[in-house]
Amino acid sequence: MKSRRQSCTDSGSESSEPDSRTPEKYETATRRRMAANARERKRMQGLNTAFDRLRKVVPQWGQDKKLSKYETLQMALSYIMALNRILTDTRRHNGPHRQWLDLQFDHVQPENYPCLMRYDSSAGEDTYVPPFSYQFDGHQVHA
DNA sequence: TAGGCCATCTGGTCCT
DNA sequence: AGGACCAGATGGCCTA
Repeated sequence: MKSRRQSCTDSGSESSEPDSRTPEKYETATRRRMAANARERKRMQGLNTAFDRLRKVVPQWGQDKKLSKYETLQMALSYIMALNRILTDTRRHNGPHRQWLDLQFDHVQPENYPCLMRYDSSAGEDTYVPPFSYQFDGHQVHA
């Protein structure tokens, strides 16, 4: 693990201004700060693990350089929208795989994914309303 | 060398 | 009170 910066609390060095607290209180505060720093490091490591897992399932053009966090999120968004469009388009047409797709859809009910799916009842029960539009690579995309 | 990306620290806020 | 989460600040590493 890289240690980018040594904090006053982690290094144990003194602050420039004198501390009026008692040594006991100062020690308690220092211990709490160090514990909070450790928790924050662990939390960010968990977040980075999640980003790595996301990178593995998201398309990556060119394996030379790994996607940044921002790029990973944008790519995941585009990927989900693209897959969603494929599913909805295929559903709309009676293709040879329609029956198979319907079976798969039985496991993907909108009520299970309220954050991703939104249907406008006023526009008909099957009308998918994009929850948002977004930009990627400078292009405005309406999902 | 400048700019992008990242890890870490830190203080504030909210929640249990 | 203490933990989780967040955003700002800071500084290191890497690449064009």
